[in-house]
Amino acid sequence: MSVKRKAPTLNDVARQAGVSTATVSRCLNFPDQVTAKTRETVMSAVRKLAYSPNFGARVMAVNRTNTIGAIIPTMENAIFARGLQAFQEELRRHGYTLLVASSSYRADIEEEQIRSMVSRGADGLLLIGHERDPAIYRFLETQDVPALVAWSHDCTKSLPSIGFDNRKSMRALAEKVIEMGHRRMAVISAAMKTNDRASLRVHGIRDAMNSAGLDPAELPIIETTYSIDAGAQAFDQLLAAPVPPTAVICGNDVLAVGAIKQARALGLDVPGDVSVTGFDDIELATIVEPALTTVHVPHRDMGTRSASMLIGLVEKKCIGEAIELEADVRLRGSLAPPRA
Amino acid sequence: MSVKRKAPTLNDVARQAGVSTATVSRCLNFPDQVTAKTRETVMSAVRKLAYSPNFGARVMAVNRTNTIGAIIPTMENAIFARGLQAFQEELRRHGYTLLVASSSYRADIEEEQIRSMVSRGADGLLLIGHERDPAIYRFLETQDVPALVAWSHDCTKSLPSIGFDNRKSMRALAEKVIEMGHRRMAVISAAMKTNDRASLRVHGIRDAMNSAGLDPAELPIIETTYSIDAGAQAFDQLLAAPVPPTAVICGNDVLAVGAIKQARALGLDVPGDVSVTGFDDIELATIVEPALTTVHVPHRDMGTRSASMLIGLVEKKCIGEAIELEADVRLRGSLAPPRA
DNA sequence: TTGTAAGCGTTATCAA
DNA sequence: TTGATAACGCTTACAA
Repeated sequence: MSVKRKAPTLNDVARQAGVSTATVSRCLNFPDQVTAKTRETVMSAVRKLAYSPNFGARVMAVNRTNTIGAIIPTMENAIFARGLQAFQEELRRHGYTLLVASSSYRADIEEEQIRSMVSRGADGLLLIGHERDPAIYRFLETQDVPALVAWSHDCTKSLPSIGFDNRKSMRALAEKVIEMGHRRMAVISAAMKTNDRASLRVHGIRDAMNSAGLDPAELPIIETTYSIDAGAQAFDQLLAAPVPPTAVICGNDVLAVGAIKQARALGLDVPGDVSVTGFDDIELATIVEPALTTVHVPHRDMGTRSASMLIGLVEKKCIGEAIELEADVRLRGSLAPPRA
Repeated sequence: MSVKRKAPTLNDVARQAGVSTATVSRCLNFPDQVTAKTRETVMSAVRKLAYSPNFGARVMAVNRTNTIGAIIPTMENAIFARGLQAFQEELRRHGYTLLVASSSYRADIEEEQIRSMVSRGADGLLLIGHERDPAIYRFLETQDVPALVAWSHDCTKSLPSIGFDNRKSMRALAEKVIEMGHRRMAVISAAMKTNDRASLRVHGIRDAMNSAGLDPAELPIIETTYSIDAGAQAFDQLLAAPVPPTAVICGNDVLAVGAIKQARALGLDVPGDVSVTGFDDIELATIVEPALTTVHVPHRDMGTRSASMLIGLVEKKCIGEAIELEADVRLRGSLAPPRA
């Protein structure tokens, strides 16, 4: 029987206060356009009725929500947490509210969520990575909702973005690995079809191999989901090869931690028996033993600057550009030269 | 200067398709109330214009959003991540969308976000912990927006809730610690004033001390923020005491990991020189060396059941009750008897 | 099956 | 300073 008791409206407040709805509205939005006396009457009516404005109605009237939507692939691990936190803080400073949705790395869910956010009147959108159906970009275009891509820098794409060059950074890391003397490497990556960060990182590894005279075709790659367990399982599989790798390069820290965990379970010493590297430099990286050699991503900086830029786009105060941040290699205990 | 190009409306679609807005609306919401032919015309117009319904307008018309809001204290660490993921999955299964906001453990921000979510038409709200200004509960009451409290069970509160008894669980853990022979314990907790989970957990420790004939007044407690660094710092401080504790009980796993990290830095052996315990049993707990003795919280179960119950409340298909889940102690390497 | 038109709760323009 | 009133874009009786 769903007896939805109606919440008080502007009208109720107006009646209660003996003024017009216009006055109440002004009182709420531009308090100084109203006499102190009326203001008091109105405010006490507001309190008495516990009035709360209807967002939908306001949006319809002003066509502006002061809301930014962010759609991230996952909340389950910390990959995006710190950056998002900084993003939110900066938005708040500018009077914007952040709404977050997570797509579980699924393109269909992400698309649904993009539409949902737009439909809900998000003034702008933060998206992760460039890879998605072009139709969705056209959609955003038509809806005139600016979107900013983060966590990835790619100057060939037209969308404004702020991130680092996944390929270049991973290449730098792979070069270190090779420099140390490793020749038999293997990779644990996220699915590369749908995740441009993942595929760019693998490309970076191949780049490094090429310029070191190694054959990228011989690089074993396991694609899996981003989870510690998945990383552990993949590691197990790689090490079971007839000629196991001396270094396992992981697509991110979560996978790398899984790899280290599994190494421990197999009684292997890291980095004595096998080196392991990650990507992201999340908190986990320095907690695990040995600490992870990884690529440090400027999470907070990226979050803060994404917020400023997106706000600029929303308020048409700046044009979208592709900004590249530096992501540098952090050498830690998990990487060492292979045993002679 | 801010030339906000208008997004296409139902009207535009109707005109494009040569039908009335009512028909378009029906076509979108009840496709089978419309001839196949009209449906096609309309749909192609929809596609052509890249039409996306205006959520605010729809909400105003039907007074229902199929949206659930969740306000969590933090996204920075994994405490709520897994539970929230399960929560979201269950909501999706029932056709609801989840919107998340994070309050950074600040009551004022949380209140702002509650109002914002309500204002945006959230059909129901998921909140963490019972402790907040009673006014906000009255507000939710007036607005007729059901709220469910999770991560905490307290049958003295009237609000529907689904969680575990923080006090009882922590008491069980503290009893284990005492059983092992520890007499000099210390606590690292989150701020207890504003966080009922934190204060209940400390109460649990005191309960255990009382029934073991120890004086709770002698228990050193450091209150700090939930972060690894904060945990490390607090640990440092505790161990600097003239008579340092043999066991440090932490309010959650994140603090405990910080403690272990700092122990390592101080050259102390865990659990040889000092035992450390956590609470939550997040992934981190089994990654750190030694693995954390902690209280296992049924994250996913809690998330899933919260979703069902909240949907039930929203659809007035069930009444709110306070459900208690079990959170049990997991003994791992970080806890051992004190040195003789 | 389709169209007409009222109403949802705001804001903003214009008069008073 | 205040009050009428017309939008805003959608759903849904009710009529055709």
